[in-house]
Amino acid sequence: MASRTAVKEHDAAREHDHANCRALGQILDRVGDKWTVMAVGALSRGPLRFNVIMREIGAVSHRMLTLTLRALERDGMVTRTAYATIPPKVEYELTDLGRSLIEPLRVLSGWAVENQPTIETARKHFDEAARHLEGVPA
Amino acid sequence: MASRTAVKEHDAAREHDHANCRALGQILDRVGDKWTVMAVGALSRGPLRFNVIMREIGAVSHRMLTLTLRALERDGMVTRTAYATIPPKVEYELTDLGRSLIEPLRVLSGWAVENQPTIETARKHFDEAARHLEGVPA
DNA sequence: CAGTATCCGATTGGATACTG
DNA sequence: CAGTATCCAATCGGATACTG
Repeated sequence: MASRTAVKEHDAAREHDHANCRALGQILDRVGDKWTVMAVGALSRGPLRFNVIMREIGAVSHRMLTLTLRALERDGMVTRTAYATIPPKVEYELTDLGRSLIEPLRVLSGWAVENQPTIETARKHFDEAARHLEGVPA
Repeated sequence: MASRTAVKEHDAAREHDHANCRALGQILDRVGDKWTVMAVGALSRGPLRFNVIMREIGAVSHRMLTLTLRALERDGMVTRTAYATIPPKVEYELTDLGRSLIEPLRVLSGWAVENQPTIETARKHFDEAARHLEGVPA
């Protein structure tokens, strides 16, 4: 019966991994969009106004930044404070939850920076090999 | 001139952060799609055949799994080994590079699991507040 | 079994113009 | 200045059918 128990434990481990993957998948759905990490990165150094974030990111459209910040606010990652001045002024700031995300992202970012050259090389090899399987060697 | 130097260092730090964000954004573009982390998760316990990965993930379509694995192979994250048997048999396995990605992902996954309840609550609050600003209180 | 091709609906995200 | 609404092209991804 020891083997049966081992199998069950193995299955349990797999279930657990699968659950982790789903949780990870869900946050990647949120954080893996085009602008979220840029916005979090900009806000990581302190509260900023809408247009400042926009300039820091550079290529983002007005509409997408609004949607990105709204989503972050909904998830409790940023606070939005509107001052009823003329012209209006709206400040965004990371919450504790938002700040707690920075470290995990930094880990991933470290991996990205460290391995980008390797990936670049792998892609070149792959693409070249693919080209040789088609037209070029003829 | 000390202040000028300080400003320059601050700018340099910002540039650096921005570069990190772009690197991070690029790998999230690759890893943040619908199926990549699931595939990496399945392969994290050893080499697997195409259909086994497919069953482990569950909801993925045949086409998307092919595309996902092809992209991972192109980036040097998995190897693909085809055996010319009948029926054919193709095994996928994480490379060292692919395995090195697991830890960063696990960190993020840990964050996700730990903070999902908080996020869930924040969303409820936000959605309820939004509903009260429209029709409901009338 | 694994891979490819085609089709098509759904989602994404930019451009633009308007509002308070 | 910040936010919203509309429009539209591009991309994504599932279903299906066919091939070696």
